[in-house]
Amino acid sequence: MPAPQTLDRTLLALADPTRRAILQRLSSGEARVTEVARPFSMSLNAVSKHILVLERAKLVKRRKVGRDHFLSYRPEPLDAAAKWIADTRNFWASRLDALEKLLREEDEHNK
Amino acid sequence: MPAPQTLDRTLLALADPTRRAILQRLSSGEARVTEVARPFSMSLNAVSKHILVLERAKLVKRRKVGRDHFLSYRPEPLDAAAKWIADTRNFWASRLDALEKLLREEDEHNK
DNA sequence: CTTATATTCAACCAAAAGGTTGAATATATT
DNA sequence: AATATATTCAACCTTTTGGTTGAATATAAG
Repeated sequence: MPAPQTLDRTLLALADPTRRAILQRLSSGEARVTEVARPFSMSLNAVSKHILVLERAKLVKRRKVGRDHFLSYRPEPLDAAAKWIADTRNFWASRLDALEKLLREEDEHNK
Repeated sequence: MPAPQTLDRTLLALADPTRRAILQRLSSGEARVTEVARPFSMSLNAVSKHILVLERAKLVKRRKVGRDHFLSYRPEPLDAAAKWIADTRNFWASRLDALEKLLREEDEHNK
């Protein structure tokens, strides 16, 4: 089971457009810090900090090769986030599904 | 099309455990501000502020009846969030799907 | 060995977040 | 009319966030 603050860290990491852009960049393949930073108009240091936030959320992993740090995308934490959203979004839908299932079973039973 | 900061507002609103709890409370039905605030150990004012954040993100709607403000849950913004996550999460999967589809079509054509 | 490149660390700053308390407003109740 | 309840507004405070610049560190290349 994930620590209780895991979902917090994940959603917080996603709640910033720069970090979402970084994640999407990395979702199509590994890249070094400088490469990741290039498209942004902010300083390298600022991007470095964003990467740290993504690492803390375990959405990004770092592999050091000499002076280069290769960053890669880790989708796992998104699952918990997606699950929370799905669970909350479909509250009534799932209640209705359950009711429907119950009625169907009843129906089956009375056939 | 939603404004560009919509996803930001949505994810930011979700990136707080108090606000997620409020949303889940409301996902099972309308409630007044005081009712929503009751379970929390913080002041009513603090909860009132959290509700404002949820309203700005259009995750909560307010209906005033006399001095009572009834709050209700609006799932729509979650769709965009879920979509972003799914799109990012399934980057490679969807690329493979697209490839598969292409091959299937080609196959169909050559039959 | 010297220099260039990749990256972080540290100090600083402004703005935003999340909380508090106290007062104001609006509506109900007696 | 007086009082109680539901809620926000306003001012304030502390911590976090997102950015800056300048120096430090580690590795690569001439």
